[in-house]
Amino acid sequence: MSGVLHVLLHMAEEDRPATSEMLAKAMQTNPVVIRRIMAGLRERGYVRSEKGHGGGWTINCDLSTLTLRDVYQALGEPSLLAIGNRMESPDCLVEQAVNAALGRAFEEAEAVLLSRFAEVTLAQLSTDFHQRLATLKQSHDLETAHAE
Amino acid sequence: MSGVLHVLLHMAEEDRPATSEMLAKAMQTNPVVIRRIMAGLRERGYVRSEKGHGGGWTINCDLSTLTLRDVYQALGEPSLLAIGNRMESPDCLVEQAVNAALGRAFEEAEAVLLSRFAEVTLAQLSTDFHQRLATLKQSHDLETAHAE
DNA sequence: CGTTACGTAATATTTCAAGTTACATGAAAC
DNA sequence: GTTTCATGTAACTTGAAATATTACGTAACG
Repeated sequence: MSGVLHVLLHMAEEDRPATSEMLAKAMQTNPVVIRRIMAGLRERGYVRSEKGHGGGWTINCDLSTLTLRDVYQALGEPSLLAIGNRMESPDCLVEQAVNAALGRAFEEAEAVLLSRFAEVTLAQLSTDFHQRLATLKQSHDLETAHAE
Repeated sequence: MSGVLHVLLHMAEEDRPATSEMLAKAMQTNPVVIRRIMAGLRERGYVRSEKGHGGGWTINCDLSTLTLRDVYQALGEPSLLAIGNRMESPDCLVEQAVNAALGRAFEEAEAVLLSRFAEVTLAQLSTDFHQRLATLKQSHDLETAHAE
């Protein structure tokens, strides 16, 4: 999630398509990993990919309408919580009681997280980034931003 | 978490100490795993362990004062969320903006989860269990009463 | 066509939690 | 006392899931 948002915002700063290789280098991972992650975003039309010379990835939507929740869903809605119930429908009545109590807490926490995600657009993040940039009066590009 | 609560409630139902082996069998795991998990609870005085013949684990506190949050803390406060920020303090301003937004959402969700945990005592879970037991007995009796 | 770049299946690697073994300590039974 | 039962822990092994890599296919551009 964190990594995808990072990639998307960097793409938004580039005026030319960013190749999987460039993005992978910036994220310290493999180009194939980038392509896998981006596949879900492409299906929903949030980004576009071009093959061949001058090809690569570009943003294909209005960042002010793209929320963190949209991105989360495009990633296949991976589980948000690190802990959960041991079993889904246990016969043991003790475990049923435990599941009921924990389950309520889990659902509430997930709901909070998703609703916060829905409140934040990529455009807001971009604005935040540009404010940080102005404050530090730094220049910016994909390569130097991730120099060692 | 789920497993520990399960174990504690079963212990509360036993009038004699429960051995790690018994508990491990019930949880389909290894006795050593039980001991490891219980170590944190023992340190805080929630349970007590006795060696030798007739030894094992017993509850050592008032379940009406023991909350899910207490148990969670006794387990070493493992991370609650499955996702997080890629880096703690990134140089990249884009990543800083992403971290700030996601971080707020994460903290809120964790706070919700912890506050729900703090609201539920083990005694409440035990009551819930006994209610389920009573309900089931009743329907069992009804069934057999109308059988044949 | 040759080069560049994405698409994706298949495979390999890494990582981390969970399980296991081994042995030490202490308490009760005999 | 010594035998048996049980916990206490360190060290090691296993296994499953996430991640990374390889390999090969397709498409675009010059």
